[in-house]
Amino acid sequence: MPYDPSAFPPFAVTVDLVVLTVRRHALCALAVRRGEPPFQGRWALPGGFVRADEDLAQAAARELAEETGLRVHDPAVPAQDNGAHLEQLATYGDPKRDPRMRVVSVAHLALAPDLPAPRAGGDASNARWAPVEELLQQGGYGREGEPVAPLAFDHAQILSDGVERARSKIEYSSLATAFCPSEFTVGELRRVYEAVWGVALDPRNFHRKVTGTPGFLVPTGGTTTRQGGRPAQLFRAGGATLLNPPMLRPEV
Amino acid sequence: MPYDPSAFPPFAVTVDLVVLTVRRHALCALAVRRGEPPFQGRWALPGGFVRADEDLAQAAARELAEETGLRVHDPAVPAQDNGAHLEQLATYGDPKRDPRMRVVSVAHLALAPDLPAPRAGGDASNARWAPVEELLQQGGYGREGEPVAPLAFDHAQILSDGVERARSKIEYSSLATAFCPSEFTVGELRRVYEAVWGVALDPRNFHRKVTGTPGFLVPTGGTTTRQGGRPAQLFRAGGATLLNPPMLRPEV
DNA sequence: GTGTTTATCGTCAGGCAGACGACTATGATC
DNA sequence: GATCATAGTCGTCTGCCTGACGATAAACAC
Repeated sequence: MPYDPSAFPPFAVTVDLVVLTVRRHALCALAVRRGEPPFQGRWALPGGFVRADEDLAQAAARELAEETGLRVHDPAVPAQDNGAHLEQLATYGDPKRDPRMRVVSVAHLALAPDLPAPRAGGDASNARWAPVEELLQQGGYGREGEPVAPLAFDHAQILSDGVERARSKIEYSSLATAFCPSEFTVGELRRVYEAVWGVALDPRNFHRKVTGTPGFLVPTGGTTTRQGGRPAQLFRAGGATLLNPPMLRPEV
Repeated sequence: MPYDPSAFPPFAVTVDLVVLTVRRHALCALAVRRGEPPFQGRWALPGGFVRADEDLAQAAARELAEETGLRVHDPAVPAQDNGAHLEQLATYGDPKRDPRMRVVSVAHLALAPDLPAPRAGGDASNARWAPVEELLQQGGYGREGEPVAPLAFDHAQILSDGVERARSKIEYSSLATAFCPSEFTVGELRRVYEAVWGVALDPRNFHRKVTGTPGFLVPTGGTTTRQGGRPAQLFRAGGATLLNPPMLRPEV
């Protein structure tokens, strides 16, 4: 297959972001409202074109910073505070996924602690955190009974894949701490698991599991009562990234 | 960000394939020799440009068929024989990964049973199955002491990622059966695990695990002595795709 | 037949998870 | 200040699964 610049069609390459966080006991994703066709007025995942001199991960980190102000947590700087976790998710390239032209989108997954408020180019009304179930119920009705339009493009599929990735990945890695502030309690971490998986976990067994896994949590020495009840020990994420044996997601 | 066709740079999009199989107790990958610059004469992963009207998965399946004659196993046809497993692996888009131009490669991972011989456009000398350790030892020496050049482009990274995906995925899925012919024995399946992980497994515990997992293996009723020794029961892959609890990869 | 090879069944101890009881230390309420 | 509600933490018990390994079975080679 000799090299011939005219032998391949040109593509536009974008990055789309599935930015997840846990707010009020629910797994939420960042959505932005589209200002122009196609799908004008509909909600979509944040994203944009990859620039000519940019790596894919760089482009994703740039989009994430533009939309949320978050910086990406650098694994080389373990003590860094409040950095988001960012990883490549999958690539979507159906020829008809964008009616304008051939666009290949490299989707990324970002996990962030609960944030004050989203900003989409400074316009807060065009960006919001929405529970993923709400974004994924295609053409249904929202919590206030208002009709809900499905996400633009194939973003429902991308979001669904991202949520599934997050759900499975917190089983065998310490990634759930990416949803927590830099210092957190065992109970707060448990509520993250409960929100992401949509299940209730036994607080005693959960406590035994996470405190008994070496390298998962390191106590900071402090305590807090911000959740009410007896003061809880504060922890920071330990260096371990893999959980072995994994945290088991309950059946059903 | 209004739509402006001149606002984004054009990319070439390719698919590259990590095709793995198990031959003579070793995990092997398909490599093709490059016939033109850059990296002329060096070994590389098979791949090619995505066509204008083609989905990414279609392009990967087409390349796989061109290089190996393999058809992709369709999950909708469970009884299909000898189909390869194909899944998207990751996307590589470093601006400098191809010196000619900006190329984004959507790598795919294919798992295939042992095949007669590769064919690269009909030229067998330009395609081969090579043990992955041999392909990954950058700039070392092969089994016969001949110098080994590293793979072209970033293909060593892609191959490494694909091997790691395969190694981890057979832990918690029934994907190892994709390396086996349509009917196989427990011992043959065990040798697949041993080759992919590079470890020795206890035959008795392995037998107990795989035969005790519902839906993993379905006995066909037949037996074979093709491995020597006592006749072994023949099995077919069952419908189950997820192994729970997973098959544990031994430490170290 | 004897030895070799591979397959298959059993046994036993240790580790881990689920279920759940008990106790502790706060703030809220009366 | 006593009581209650809330959350956190420590233990216990039982059952399941795994790793280690003994024992038997059924073929082939000589």
